Amino acid sequence: MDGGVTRKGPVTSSQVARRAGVSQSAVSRTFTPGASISPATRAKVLAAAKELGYRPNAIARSLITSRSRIIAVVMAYLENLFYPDVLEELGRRLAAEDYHVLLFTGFKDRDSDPVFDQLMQYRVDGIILASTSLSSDLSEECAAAGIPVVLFNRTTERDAVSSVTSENREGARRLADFLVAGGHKRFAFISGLQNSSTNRDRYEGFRDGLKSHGIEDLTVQTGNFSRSEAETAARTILSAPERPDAIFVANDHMAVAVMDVARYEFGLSIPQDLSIVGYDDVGPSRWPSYDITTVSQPIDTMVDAAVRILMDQITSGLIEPVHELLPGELIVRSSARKPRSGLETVNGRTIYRSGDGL
Amino acid sequence: MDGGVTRKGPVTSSQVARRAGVSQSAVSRTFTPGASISPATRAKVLAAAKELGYRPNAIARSLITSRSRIIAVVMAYLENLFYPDVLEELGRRLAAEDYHVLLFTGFKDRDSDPVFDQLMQYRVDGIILASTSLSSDLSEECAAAGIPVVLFNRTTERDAVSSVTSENREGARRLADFLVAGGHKRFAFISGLQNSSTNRDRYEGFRDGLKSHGIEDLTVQTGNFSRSEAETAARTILSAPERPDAIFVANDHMAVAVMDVARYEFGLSIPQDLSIVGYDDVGPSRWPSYDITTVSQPIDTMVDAAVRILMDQITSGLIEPVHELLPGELIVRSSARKPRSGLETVNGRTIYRSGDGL
DNA sequence: TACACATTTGCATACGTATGCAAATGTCAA
DNA sequence: TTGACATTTGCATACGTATGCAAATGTGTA
Repeated sequence: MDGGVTRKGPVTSSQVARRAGVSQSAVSRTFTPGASISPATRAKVLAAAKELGYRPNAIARSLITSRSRIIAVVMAYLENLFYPDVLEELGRRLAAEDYHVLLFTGFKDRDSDPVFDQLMQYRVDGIILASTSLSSDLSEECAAAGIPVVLFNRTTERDAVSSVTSENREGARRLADFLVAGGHKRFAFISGLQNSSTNRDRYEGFRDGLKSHGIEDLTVQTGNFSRSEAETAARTILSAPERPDAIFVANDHMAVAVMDVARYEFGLSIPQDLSIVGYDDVGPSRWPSYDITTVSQPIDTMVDAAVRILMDQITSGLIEPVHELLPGELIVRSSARKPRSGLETVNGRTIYRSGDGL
Repeated sequence: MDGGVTRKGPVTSSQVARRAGVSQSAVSRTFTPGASISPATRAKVLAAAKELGYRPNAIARSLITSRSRIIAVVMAYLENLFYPDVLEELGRRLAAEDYHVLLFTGFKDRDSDPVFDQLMQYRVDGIILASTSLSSDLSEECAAAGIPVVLFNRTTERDAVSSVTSENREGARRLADFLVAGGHKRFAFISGLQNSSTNRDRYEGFRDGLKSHGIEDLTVQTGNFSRSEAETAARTILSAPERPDAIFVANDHMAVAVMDVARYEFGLSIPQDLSIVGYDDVGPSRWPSYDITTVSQPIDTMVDAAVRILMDQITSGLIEPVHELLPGELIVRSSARKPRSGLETVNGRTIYRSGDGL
């Protein structure tokens, strides 16, 4: 049934070579783009390869070229839909470059050391770190090992390693402008992880934005980017005697939870009794039940930048940290009272650009 | 600064050997569990390894052992939160077994052929197929290549390849019982992908369940497991002159969209005007805004089973298809009118078990 | 001390591919 | 037909590790 071929594991290039009556080198060259091979032998090899069902062994190839064509993607958790979205786009973009994704997920952020070990063992060609709270040692360690690293949606103080983020500070400042213009008086902020740069930027941008309108008071509670902690934070804030009339939640993932608490536990109407704004423009913020006013992060562009940075560093061999900072838009929906002016409609979306110079 | 060590790529076992004053074999044995090595030399090697920052090269090891310790996970899209949840759990379980995840995502289901090529090239030790509509050839092809394959949340007619699913037919039948017991009269079904076994089972279970109560009428529209198509389907169904009073949506991902359409486009109250039930018990179904009555899929148990099947087949070397069929629970929430009796509370959740024998 | 035996060690080789180098073949003009 | 040159081919080797085998060392008994 097998045509007499003794089935023992996958077919090797030598077997194909014998079948085609050429050398193993010829087979290798057939599958190496740009190698020196004549059309005639190439055809012979391809025929034999097809006949035997040959596929080059990527492992063996990696050993020789010291290029695995594998990119490690580290995402501690996928609960926030933002990350699956990123992951999917990463899969697409990297596949287009003929790279593959080795995914590290489902672990607590603190035990990242074993993760680092695995990364190194597989000799990945590059690393994308999209976990918010990874010990920043990890990134430095990788960089020190000479592997290109890109922090995704996160930066680090020491700029030894590249990063791709969106203009969180500017976006948050614009949200402050928007809320103030909408006539809000009492503000609260539900924060993400304290030690994440993203959270810090969003907080400071919002705080500074309010300040520039002469507003110093800002109630802050911690949500740690987690749904349940955000719920707790919301309960605390909404139980206070002087309840705020606007809450900025550090990301949409938490904002959804906060809206549910406000509506179903406190019986509040949004945005009549309370305005809520978020960040990311992730799936559920577009659903009619939430319809959240938020700042979008340009996932496609960000992924694009991250992949490009990696490819550049891999091919050039020199690792010079790049910091890409991409713009987002304030998308106006119905979870917050709107200002009378300043709204524009672009591509069917209503957006808000603060009166910068005003 | 480097202590005179010429930095040229990662450290090899030979370098460690020289440093420790032993043979390369000794180094290898130090890092091979169960190998014959004395505590003394082992210590010497470990010291030298630490000093040089040595990590075994998994690529080279794979070449020799013909075990990559990599499992390919194929998930065409991650829009439905069910899949990220599965992915995260898979990451956890496989890491515990010292395996890693090579993720294939972000591609249209039809062009799975290149995916297959990549799989083969990396000599993955096993494959988990969680894409609903992959050409079933793919699985067969992998199986033919002697690589253990597990279909996740999906089966195939020809049982050449293993699968892990939950009792979709039984769950859907129970939903029918539940809705009938709740006094509903006119039923609709919004289906997933026509050619997926999961969709077929849920449809047939629901249909048969209704039949056993003497109900033959069932309006069917196609949603293809996509949010936007589900919206369209919902519009069609809800615009009909004789609007149904109960809709079973083939998964929660679509059910959420259907609820939004019903409420915000048709102004219906749920469950007063219309009952909606779904399947999967995925994140948003637990959110207060939706609070969907649904059948849970036991993700942890399913992942567990899938990993166990792969590990068994990898270690034993013989690939005998296994079909694991795990039970779910009908979780009663507020998106559908409830029957007067038959509800139980277990671990704080209200569940419904149809009067089987009655 | 001498012996039998168990444990540890190093040598040599294999895994499947890529690639520098020299030999072989093809191409073209004189 | 010959020579100069470009293209193609095969040989041999290297990548970094694991492992069978034989040599070397350690352990215990008589």
